[in-house]
Amino acid sequence: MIYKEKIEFDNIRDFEPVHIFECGQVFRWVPEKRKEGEPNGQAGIVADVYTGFAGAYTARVGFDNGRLSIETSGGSREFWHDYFDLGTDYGEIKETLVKNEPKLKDATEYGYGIRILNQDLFETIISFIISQNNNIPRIRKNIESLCERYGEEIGNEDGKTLYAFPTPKALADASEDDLAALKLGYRSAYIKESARCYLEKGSPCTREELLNMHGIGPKVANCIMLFGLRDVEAFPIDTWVKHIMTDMYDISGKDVQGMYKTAYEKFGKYAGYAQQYLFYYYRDKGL
DNA sequence: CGGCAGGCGGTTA
DNA sequence: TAACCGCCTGCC
Repeated sequence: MIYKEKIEFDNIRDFEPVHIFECGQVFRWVPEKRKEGEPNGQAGIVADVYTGFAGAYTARVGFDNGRLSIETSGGSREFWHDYFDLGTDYGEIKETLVKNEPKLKDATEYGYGIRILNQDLFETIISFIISQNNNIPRIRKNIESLCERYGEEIGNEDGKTLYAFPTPKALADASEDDLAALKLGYRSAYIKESARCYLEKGSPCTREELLNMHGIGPKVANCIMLFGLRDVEAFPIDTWVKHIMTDMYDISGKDVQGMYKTAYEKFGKYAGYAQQYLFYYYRDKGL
């Protein structure tokens, strides 16, 4: 049993595992499979229990009636409090967003339990480099291949070996051929070079430093700012968000600058949260 | 077969 | 500096 510790938090509001783990911010959490005969949630996803990874730890996370229960291989209470952003009042965020832009009402109600996780920076960098021009099932698959090939073993559970996310050194030292074998496509060169840059120059902390890394452009940089550096003003514009901004504000799909401008006018300092509520709502609804 | 998936780097005008 | 274009891969 790898989940040897149990940490619980009570009276947690604005928390829903499906929303948190399926809103596109993170790729290594999966819904726990139900036994035959038990009902599933929407899209076959069990609403209450997920297993996955945070930093060097693996965990099984459940939520019921305000109680967040984390069975984990390790990590302090503070670590998990920070990871799930429990110190932030999402009720206030949603209220403020809707007050300033009533069009966000449906999206914030639909994804009411979204929280922006406090993820490891290096993992976020590599994960979003992989995400470019890619789809979610393959992004997940690519990341798991990378972990199996280059990550440290964490332990075993249910007959499966579990692996941590690779260290910067492990990826910087990876050979081109080995990376190519993982079917990462042209992203493998970006991964290797970014890992090397991370090792040599230290962890990036500004948008400019991120953009200087090979394979990181405006969209990926904004994702890293939002999910890895906790800059909740960052507003990543991907193909979905382009469609959404066109739909909501009649902005041309080519006018990305106009989209940034409108986002900051309408969503202000909470632009990053707004992006997550909108993305989750529209992707599930299919516009 | 072309088109697309949570784009980016490089080249061109 | 804006507009194209090719790109690994997999799935439709």
